[in-house]
Amino acid sequence: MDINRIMNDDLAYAILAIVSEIPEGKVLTYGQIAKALGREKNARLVGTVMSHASYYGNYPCHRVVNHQGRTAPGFDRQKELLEREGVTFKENDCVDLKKHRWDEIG
DNA sequence: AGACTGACGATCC
DNA sequence: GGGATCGCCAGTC
Repeated sequence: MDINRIMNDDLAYAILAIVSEIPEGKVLTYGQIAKALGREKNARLVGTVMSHASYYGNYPCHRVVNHQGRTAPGFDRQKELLEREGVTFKENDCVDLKKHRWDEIG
């Protein structure tokens, strides 16, 4: 990606590498990914990269939610995609992280 | 250089 | 447990 490069490519690919390893029916939080990268305080950067993930290819970015289990704005299909994988939501449209959070990183 | 922004997270009500 | 607030940090203007 040339001018499409929004931010540091290495960071983006490191993030996407993790995202691509999330198994079906599981979700990760931005913070978990940031921590796995040794950048625990950079969760927002993870989110920024995700928002431009399409620049880098097709990744299961729908399996990434925030620490509340809330889905991403401007990505309404996310809930539908997750439900299709068997992920359950609570009444408040939050993923049930108790059951679906993937904690086998690294 | 400095202020503003955001697919976030921890804390504090 | 959910909303309000503050802290973070790279990118953008």
